[in-house]
Amino acid sequence: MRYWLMKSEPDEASIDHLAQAPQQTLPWTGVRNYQARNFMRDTMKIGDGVLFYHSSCPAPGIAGLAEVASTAYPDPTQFDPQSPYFDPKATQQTPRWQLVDVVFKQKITLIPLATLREHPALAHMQVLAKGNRLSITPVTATEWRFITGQLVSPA
DNA sequence: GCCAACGTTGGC
DNA sequence: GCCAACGTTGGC
Repeated sequence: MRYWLMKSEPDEASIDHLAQAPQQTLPWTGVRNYQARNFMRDTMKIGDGVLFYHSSCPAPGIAGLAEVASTAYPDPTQFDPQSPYFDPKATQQTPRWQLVDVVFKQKITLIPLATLREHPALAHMQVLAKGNRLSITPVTATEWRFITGQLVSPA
């Protein structure tokens, strides 16, 4: 059982979109970074905890809780010429990009990025590291317990 | 819109 | 394999 922080631009896929999706589940499309892909492909397991983070928006921060809901499978958008995530170098036989499904657990009162930075217990969170741009980062069990125990309140 | 930081590409 | 140039991320 591991824990993750997954960034999403709320314009594209917010915690509300996830809550309203069929089965409250969405495929995590569009990851085009090898490190993030490898986390999904090699390390994620069904049931892993997910901090759902809103990025590139007026109020960045953790907006909800979710769970990994599938093992990895090829991201269909890589094959779709109409998709912004189309990858001409990917083929059905040799896909490049993988994704997992994510299922909604809970919407919470936004924990702003600035609040995360305030807490010494979270000083080493990978997502807070200077220059971090990874859209999927591991969260330690200690960080998870601190956040869900001390910072989470229902929306 | 700015810009720091990072990942990827491609020439050599 | 090196590394400069370029594109992207993401907070502010």
